This record gives sequence, structure tokens and C-alpha cells, in this order.
Amino acid sequence: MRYSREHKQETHARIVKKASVRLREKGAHGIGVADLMKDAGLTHGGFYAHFDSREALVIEAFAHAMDRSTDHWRKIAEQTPPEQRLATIVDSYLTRVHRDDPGHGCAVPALGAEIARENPRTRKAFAAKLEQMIDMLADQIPEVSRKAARQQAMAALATMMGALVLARVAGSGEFSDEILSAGRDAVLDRAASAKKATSGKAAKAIRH
Amino acid sequence: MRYSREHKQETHARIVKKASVRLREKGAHGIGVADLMKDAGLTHGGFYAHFDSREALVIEAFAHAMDRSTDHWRKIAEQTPPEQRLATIVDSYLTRVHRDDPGHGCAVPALGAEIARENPRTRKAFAAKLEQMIDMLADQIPEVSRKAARQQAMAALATMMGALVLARVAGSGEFSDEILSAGRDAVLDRAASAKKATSGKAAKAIRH
DNA sequence: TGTACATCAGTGAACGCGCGTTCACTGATGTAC
DNA sequence: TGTACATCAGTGAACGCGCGTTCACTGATGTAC
Repeated sequence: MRYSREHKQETHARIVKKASVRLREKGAHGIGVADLMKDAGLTHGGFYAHFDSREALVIEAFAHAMDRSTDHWRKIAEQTPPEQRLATIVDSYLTRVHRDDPGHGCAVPALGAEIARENPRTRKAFAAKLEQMIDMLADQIPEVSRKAARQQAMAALATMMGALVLARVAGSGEFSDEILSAGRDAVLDRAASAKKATSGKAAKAIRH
Repeated sequence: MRYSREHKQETHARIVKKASVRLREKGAHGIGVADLMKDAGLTHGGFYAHFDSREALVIEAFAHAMDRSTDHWRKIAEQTPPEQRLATIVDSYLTRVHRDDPGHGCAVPALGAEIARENPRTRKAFAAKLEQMIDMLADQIPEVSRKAARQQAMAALATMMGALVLARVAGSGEFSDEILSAGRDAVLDRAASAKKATSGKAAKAIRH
């Protein structure tokens, strides 16, 4: 059954897309090649017509997830006034829905720690996507220098993904909700005070 | 070779201690029973004289790592004036040494995401230790209500462990160092502004 | 105190299972003539 | 346009390996008498 020219690309994309969901749900080593192929409606034998190895799929699936997240938040930001963009992203990031559905959420809290232990090539591929995500976040922070915006974006992502990891460890009760809420407040308060600090002297005094 | 009464307990403790290092280094599924026993100077067959299953060791090793971290920071805090305690903890947490030696560092960035995917019993055991760690951090935040201190402790831990995960993904270059530094600034700035906010009106205005 | 026996932490071979990967084969469709 | 052949995405059995777990056995030391 030979297929048309686009067919292989479509199948390849479908495997990557489905895998990116399942890997975020189950972890980078939490699901096997056979199950990933089954998710895409195929049998495991055909896997190596599309990827050199399981690891190659993992890299593609991560990149896909990161790109989708970065695009998603950029689009959300574009529909929001500049001074509210970061707040809107944080509010949509630290939600119960995101906490309870890692498969369709940010790959950083789901897979960051595992990727950091992966071989250098895989880790670097992920690091490049992480940098793009941070740049996108920095773009949403107006009224400060580029350097300050990047620094704030790094801290904001650390707090957001960290709070999501902690909230997932905590389960889905009150304790978990409190973590989400504490993370939101931390990012938003700091954004507010950092902005004031660059435009007023009184606020600057507070930072030191 | 029957051993004295304390011998088994000592061996058990040694296995747990060594495993807690290796699991933080390699991940919750990154190292096998045989290698873990070898680390403790034993052969794999004896494992089940000490633990019901591999998972039981994982739970004990996590609990051990969390207790050690919590104790460690409590001790550091006790040797520091109250108003500098959180800052001292943050400074010792977000370092290159900690980033580059996960085996002897905090279990939350190393294993949190994986534990969140584990079965409910394992996850809940970890969640209880997480709550203890947050309580300990809240104890180091003076001059605010208990509720506010806990909230700030949650956010601080989220930022700290998140920054460590991101820094490990980023490797060990400039980008990675910037993440550590951005995380430090975020926690310390917020601690300073939160304190001011409870004692001065001008600062309160800044938070809103 | 001395002796015979019981205990059980630890050994190392073996089992069963799942997983990543390989491979011979299939057959629908593209392509050459 | 029609026909014969080539291609190659996908199938499903099989391989080899590592891992968690089991088990018969060992032998130094605790304990009963």
C-alpha cells in the first residue's frame, strides 16, 4: 500500500502530535513505542520508517509541545493590552485546568527535570526551545529594558512552572489550590513592583 | 552469617541513604535495584529482606532526602538573624554547586514532576513532606501573618525549585547562570516588598 | 561454661515480562514505457 | 490510454536485553539447654 506524497508527512506529524500529549502525561520514559504508535492508529513495526530511534521522537515531540505553548501564549498576548499581557498569561497558566491536564499543557513542568538528565543533544534541543519561550515572555513585559524583561521572564517562568509542579505533587485539594494562587500573586506582585521601580523613586527605595 | 540486632537497621539505612542520592541524580526510574544495592555494597538478591518492593524504597529514599533538606535549611536559618533567614536559604539554594550536584540537593526539582505522576500513595507521601518543607520555610518569614508567610513560602519554593529545573535544562553556561540569578532576585525582591507592604502605606499602594 | 540447634541477612542463579529494535513480507499506488 | 513493474509505508513475528522479583542455599552468630 504505497501512499501519496503528503501521506507520510501527515502520518509523521500525527505520531509526533499524539506522542507529545502522551509523553507530557506519562513522562519521557513513561510510555513505550508500541503504545505511542497505537495512539496514532498504527502498529509498532512501522515506527522506524519515521524515526531513527525512540529518542528522536522524544526530541521532536518536545519541540512540538514547546512551539505550541509558545505560539499559544503569544497569540493570547496579542489579543491583550500590553500592560496586561503578562498577567493574562500567568492567569491562564496557573489554573486547575492546566494542573489537571498535563498532556495538553506546558512541557516545562511536565518534562523539564527529566530532560535535564537526558544526553547533551536532547537537553540542548530542549534548552533552545526554552530560550525561545523566555524570549516570547520577555516580549510581553513592556516599560523595562530588554535585559530586565528577560530576567523577569526567567523568574516568571520559574515561578509558574515551579508552582505547577508543586500543585501537581499536592494533588487537587485546598493545599494544591493555595500553591496555584500563591504563584499567581508572586508573579503579578513582582511585575507590578518592578514596573513602578523603573518609573518612580519611592518604589526604587522599596527594592533596596 | 547472622548479624547483630543493629546491623540490619544500619544496612537498611545505608541502602536508603545511598539510594536517595542516586535517585535524585538519575530520576525515580533511572536506576535499577541491582545498581542501588551495589552502591550499598550488597547484591541484589538481599533487597527484599529490607523492602517490600522497589517502590517502597523509592518512598523511603524520597522521605529521607526531603527530611535532610528541611533539617539542613532549618539549621542554616537558626544560625542567621530572623530578617536574613529567607535570603540566606535562597542564596544557598540557587547556586551553581546545587545546580551541578542534584544527588546531594533538594529532591523537589529533581523528582517532583515524576512523583506527581506516581500512584496516589507515593504521591501523597511526597506531598506530606512537601508541606513540612513549606512550613519550615514559612517559619523563616517574620513580620507577617502565618497565612501570608505560608503563601510566601509556597511562592518562594516554587521560584527556587523552578529556577533550578530551568537552570539544569539550560546546562552550565551563561544562560543557566542568568536563570539562577533571576530566581534569586525574584524571591528576595518580593520578600522585601511584602515586608514593607505590611508596615508602610506607600508600599501597600505599590502592591495595587 | 560449653554444645547443639535455630535463625535470617545476604548470595547468586533463574524466571517472566516488557521494551526497543530488526526483519521478511504485503499490497496499493506511483511511474516508466 | 493501458500495462507491467518498482516502490515503500505499514504489518506482525521475533530477537536480545535489562529489570523487578523469586528462590534455594549459605554460614556466622544468637539462643536454648
